[in-house]
Amino acid sequence: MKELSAADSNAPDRVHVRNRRGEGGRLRDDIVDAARALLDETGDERAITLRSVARKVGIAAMSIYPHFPDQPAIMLAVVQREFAELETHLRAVVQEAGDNPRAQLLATCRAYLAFAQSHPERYRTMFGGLWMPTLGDNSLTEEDLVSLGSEAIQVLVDVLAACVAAGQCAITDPSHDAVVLWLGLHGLAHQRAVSRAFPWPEQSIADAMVTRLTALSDS
Amino acid sequence: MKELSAADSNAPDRVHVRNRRGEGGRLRDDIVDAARALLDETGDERAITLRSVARKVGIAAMSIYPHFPDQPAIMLAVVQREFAELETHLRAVVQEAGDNPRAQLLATCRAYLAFAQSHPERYRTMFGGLWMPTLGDNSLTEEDLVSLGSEAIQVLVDVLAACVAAGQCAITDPSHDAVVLWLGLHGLAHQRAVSRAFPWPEQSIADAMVTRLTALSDS
DNA sequence: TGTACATCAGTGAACGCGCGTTCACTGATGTAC
DNA sequence: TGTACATCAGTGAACGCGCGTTCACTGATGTAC
Repeated sequence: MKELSAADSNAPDRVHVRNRRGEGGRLRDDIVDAARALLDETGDERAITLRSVARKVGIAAMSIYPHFPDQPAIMLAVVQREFAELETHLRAVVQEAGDNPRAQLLATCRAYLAFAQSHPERYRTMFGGLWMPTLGDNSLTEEDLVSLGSEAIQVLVDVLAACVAAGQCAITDPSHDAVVLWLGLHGLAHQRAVSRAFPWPEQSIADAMVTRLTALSDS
Repeated sequence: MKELSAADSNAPDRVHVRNRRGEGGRLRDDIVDAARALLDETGDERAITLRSVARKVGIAAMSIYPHFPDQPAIMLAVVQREFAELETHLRAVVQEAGDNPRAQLLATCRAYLAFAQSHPERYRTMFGGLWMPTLGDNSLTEEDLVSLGSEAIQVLVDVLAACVAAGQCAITDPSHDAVVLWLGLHGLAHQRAVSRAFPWPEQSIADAMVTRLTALSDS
């Protein structure tokens, strides 16, 4: 009779094949994959629980513990990976944009905004900060958080510095003004990621933001 | 024996005195007060549950239902009130700033940032959007959300238009550029509200943001 | 080459918790007569 | 003026759920001899 009752909420989404001896560490990556997939599907970081992740991977909830001490530790791993991918992506975009610093800067800003727009739930989680509670009742440390995203912002600093060196924008302190620029991009990216109900004069907003904050010349 | 056991998790924080006949509606305001107090204390909108709010008010959980259909409805009420207070505050700041549009604009921007900094958890909740889930498994409607905050932004539009009229900033379309300005302020305000771990060249960032985005003249 | 065994990778049932929500109710109070 | 009663404001116990976490475990596999 038991198997006739409605969907068992503990039933796994798939079956996990036990890793070979010495390769138990692979499960860690599977867990992070599953957590990110849950985020993409539900759009809600609260859907990422130890049990939901375990179901998604196809393992027992208990099997998470050898790899992560608690849920925020999983979230940290997801977010760290996402920031690393963002940086890699931005660096690639800079490469593809050719030798002109002006073109590199515009391409980087557009790629940043496009990243946020194509994965709003990831963007929200990376910068929303709700997954890091009071910092004490969980395994996260101050150090885990301070450096999050700093490499990704460094891309902007580098590109803006190149623009200044080429005399293409009227800015004197690239590392200061890269932060201002990033904050502007972030405001736009975040608002887009959070709301579908905002009255957007779409592309012109992004362009205005970039040219004003970089004091970019016309060509 | 029962009363010797550790803190009953259903024990109310205070006692609620029953409202007079015909004044049952007062409880609605008490519920919103309690929800906001919980947000301020815990810094986490997830701490606002039907039961936690009921405990805070000093009523039975059941007594919420005549006033709110579900938890997101309470959140909406909290956020709506907060936006109304923000607008009132900003309008007052404009009044106090005197007749000079330039001074009014700077004062408004500073007041906006100060609001976010003094109530980071409220700011995060107003703009974080995590309390509004998939919009269908709860009582919220599209209409509830679209207009949220538009009056507050209108303050910026008005002040910026006055600046343009006075020839104090090099901008042609105030209602377009007020959105750009707001997005920049929002990026800064939000990042401050989310993180205490960001390397801030503090005041100069805010000033740079405002002057660049408004193309404000020097005096 | 064969075999004992330590280790590794992961399990399964059970616990107590706070949650949203149900059901049937209580007791004070204003009003109609 | 007195009193019956409808209504209003709010209750209290109970339910099933998914959660994090505990405890004691299983069974395959590589390695030492």
